[in-house]
Amino acid sequence: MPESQKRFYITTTLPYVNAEPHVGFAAEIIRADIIARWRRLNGDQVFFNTGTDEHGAKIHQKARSMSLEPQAYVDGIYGKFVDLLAAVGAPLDMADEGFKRNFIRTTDPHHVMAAQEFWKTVDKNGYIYKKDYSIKYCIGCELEKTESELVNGRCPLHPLQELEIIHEENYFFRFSSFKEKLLALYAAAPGFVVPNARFNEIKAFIERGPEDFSISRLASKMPWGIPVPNDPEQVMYVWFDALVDYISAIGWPDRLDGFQAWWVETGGVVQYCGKDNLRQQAAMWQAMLMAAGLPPSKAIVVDGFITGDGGVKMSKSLGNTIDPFDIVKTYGTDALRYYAARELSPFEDSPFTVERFKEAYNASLANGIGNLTSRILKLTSTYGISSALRDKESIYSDETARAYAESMAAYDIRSACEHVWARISAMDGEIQAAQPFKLLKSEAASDIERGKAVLAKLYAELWVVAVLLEPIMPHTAEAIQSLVKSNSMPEAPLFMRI
RNA sequence: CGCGGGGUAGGGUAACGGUAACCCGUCAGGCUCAUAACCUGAAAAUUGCCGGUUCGAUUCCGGCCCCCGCAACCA
Repeated sequence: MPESQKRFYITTTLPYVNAEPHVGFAAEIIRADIIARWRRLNGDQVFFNTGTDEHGAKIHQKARSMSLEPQAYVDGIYGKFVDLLAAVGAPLDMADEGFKRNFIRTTDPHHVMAAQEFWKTVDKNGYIYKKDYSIKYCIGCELEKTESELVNGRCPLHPLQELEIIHEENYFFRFSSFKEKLLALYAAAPGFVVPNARFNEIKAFIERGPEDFSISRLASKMPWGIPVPNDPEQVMYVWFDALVDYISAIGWPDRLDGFQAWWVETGGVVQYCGKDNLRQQAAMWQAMLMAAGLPPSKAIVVDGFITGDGGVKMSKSLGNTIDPFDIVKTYGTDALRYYAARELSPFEDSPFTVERFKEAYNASLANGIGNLTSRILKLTSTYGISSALRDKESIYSDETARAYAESMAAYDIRSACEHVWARISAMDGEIQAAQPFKLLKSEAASDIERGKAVLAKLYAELWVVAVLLEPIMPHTAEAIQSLVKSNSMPEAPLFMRI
């Protein structure tokens, strides 16, 4: 059922710009955009946020390896992420007044100011403290050693040498203070983390007892971060800065009307994130909000990774990566959106190969919706058959639409697609079973009437399908809707077989 | 014994205490409105391995094996 006019705020995780945008991020934008468009279709005002995470050690290293200043490096690459938005059908310049898109860079002056203000607020509330932090240093290597590099607590290259302990000071966040409050938040908000397995995981993690974590780095070692207020020797740890983007994007702390409208009144943001940063989004960030005296997010939707064939990790060295721009260039935006929506699991790891992509494209787009559109509209346009089309607002009285809406509400985009394609398949079956193409050529008036009735029904159903397709494949949905309205067959196939 | 998730026909996925479903592929029919598309049917799975609970387990419990993520390196 359409809900009454209200606001909806959704965001992706900001991708880290140490490499070109990859297909995993494309999938995440598409998912968030589908949910956003679905809410828009229901009449909500929508704010869609995404952007780029531009600070931290990896960026610093990457820039240095290219002999660039970090700022010059990020200035050079962030535009590719903006381009990706347009390529996957989530462009920044939407004509729709009720659908705002925002692209935030964590190097934007407003965001930098917001992160510092956030720090000061959390500090003022007593949740930040400075602590001695010990680092293991191998004299043989003349390098710092991380726990994961050590073997039996020793440097594998110099196992006879004792590791030296170096002390440095970092700021820490009192994460441990929020155990009970986080558990209370989880208990009070069923469905706060989707899917449920991830919710259980984070609950168990917090029950074991969260530990304070470091939120700054020595500027002398890693200067590429937002300066810690009143301490020129330290910069913020990149996560502390980046997470604040969800509120700085809507105006916190200086444009509080925006924050009020999109965060307080909506009940917070719906955040998409990968399974690798469940903790940051569902626990650390929530604790940070509490520490700043702000309300929590509305929901965290956790998705899986895109893998190569056989579930192996995608990597340049294996040569199994997929460039989202290439896919769009060759097959079109809607085809990529279709694959992300129906062929990828909304929550688990899923494979993406060109072969699979082509199979899915032919089966469901060319032979499925594309062919069905042609065969129905050929008959209705030739014989001048049509019927009343449902208002988009009342589309949810349709059975398929109701099931679809239920799936969307649970962020189960694939399941929503399944309902639509089950309908498409059923319609193909109806044509075969009733054979209206034969009835219309009959001598008997009753046959002709029956043929017309069947087609009038299919015509109306095609409209319903085209409306349900709007969030998933906006261009295709529009194309079919306009063909249905003018009752004309597509001049060229909607999806050419490949 | 760190924590969590996953392991289902050739490939990819779904379901979930009671005849294991879907897509691609394969094989055999049918139809001709449509993009050589569409429809029907068939073959194909002892649901990772071992044990337990149960009238009955893919589904619950225990152990083991393998894969993925996390475990304040980095994000």
